[in-house]
Amino acid sequence: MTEAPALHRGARSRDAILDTAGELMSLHGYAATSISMISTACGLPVSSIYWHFGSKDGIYVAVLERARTALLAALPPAEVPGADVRQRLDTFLGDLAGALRHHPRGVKLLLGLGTVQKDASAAALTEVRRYRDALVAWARDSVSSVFALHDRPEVADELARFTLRMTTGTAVARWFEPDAVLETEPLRVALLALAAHHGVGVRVSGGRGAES
Amino acid sequence: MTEAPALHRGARSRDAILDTAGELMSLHGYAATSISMISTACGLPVSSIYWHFGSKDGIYVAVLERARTALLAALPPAEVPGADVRQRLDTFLGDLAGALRHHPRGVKLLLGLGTVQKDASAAALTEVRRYRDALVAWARDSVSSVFALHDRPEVADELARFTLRMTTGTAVARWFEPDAVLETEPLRVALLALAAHHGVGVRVSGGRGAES
DNA sequence: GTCTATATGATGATAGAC
DNA sequence: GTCTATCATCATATAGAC
Repeated sequence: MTEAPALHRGARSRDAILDTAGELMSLHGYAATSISMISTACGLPVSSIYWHFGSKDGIYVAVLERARTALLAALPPAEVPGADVRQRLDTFLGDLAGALRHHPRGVKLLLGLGTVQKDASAAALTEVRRYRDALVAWARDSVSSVFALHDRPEVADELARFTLRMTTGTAVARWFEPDAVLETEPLRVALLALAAHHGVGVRVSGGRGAES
Repeated sequence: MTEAPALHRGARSRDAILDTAGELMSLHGYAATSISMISTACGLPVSSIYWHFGSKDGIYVAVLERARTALLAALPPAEVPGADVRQRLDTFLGDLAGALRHHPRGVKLLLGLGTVQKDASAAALTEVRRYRDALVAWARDSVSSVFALHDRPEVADELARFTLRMTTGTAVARWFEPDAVLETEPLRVALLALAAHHGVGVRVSGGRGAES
């Protein structure tokens, strides 16, 4: 058991460090998470952590990168399946709520670490932004697919921003009331109304037209 | 000039410390803001800071308390004036956007410090929660006034949650894109649609009925 | 109330044996 | 790759003159 090949030992240790570092940092924030906290929490000595990541900043970047790839892998494809708008919208919102529910750390990492402007360096800021941009792009593509907005990019942008901000707000609400969830029902109503407001037809059964 | 009465000197120093502490903490977060940073930024020695607030936690609580009262004073009264729903809604959203625009620190303090679960102690957590509760109550009362929902508290709660989460999401978006604003237009459309969805009539001119 | 000076501990980071 | 031992620095917090 303890005689596992060294190569595997290294990879497993790296993963263990990232696991506990991600958990602690998403809980306490970057600055409040010390290397020794990570060390005692994951059992590996401080110097091993430094051997793997070089610096605290390096841990942070690695944690973010991993959270990003994990969340993006968990998100449903941007090409939302479904016959009509309402069907696709339900699928999209359900998947979004599910991702938020099952990956609370991912979002909280972005949020709790968004305050990192002093400690973290260029590489970390780049990684934070990359994470954020990936989410924005995914939301835009998904919304565009749901409402068939390929020829109305500005409408897709607005709906995506709207959705993403509501999701972010919910993630924040969650650290005050841990059982808060993304309320898909109001969001569904709102998005349909917004689409209609921009003249994007929905009319599947007794649908009402646009406003202006 | 330097001979101002000692009593005034003390109060002014207290304010100066709170000013810079609030700014630094909203920028870097609680943990990343050190006493010496505050000291050099506001010119007063470390021991003066301790004389006024006793501990770092004490500074934090005072900063939060001050941000709360400042924000609540800046928020418009919960009894929104206006003849009809649309008029009141416009007033409400305009005021909300204005408060968010002019008091970015207030919200960011709540957010950037929401990660404070390890360092800050009971008093600080209480103050954070008090801050948050005040915002929630204000939003609920305002929305209730706008849509005349005094007999539909659960609808008022939902609309208030919706509004507040969108506002929070926007505040977060702001530390990625500093020029992000609360988009009142989509929010207006969404809230009207949500109200209608719950059977709350708006119909002022060509209004459409509820969905179900 | 404000200052200088300082105690005590924790932090990020490294050296070097194995 | 992992360990023990250690350094220099910075943190919070205090003492005591003025």
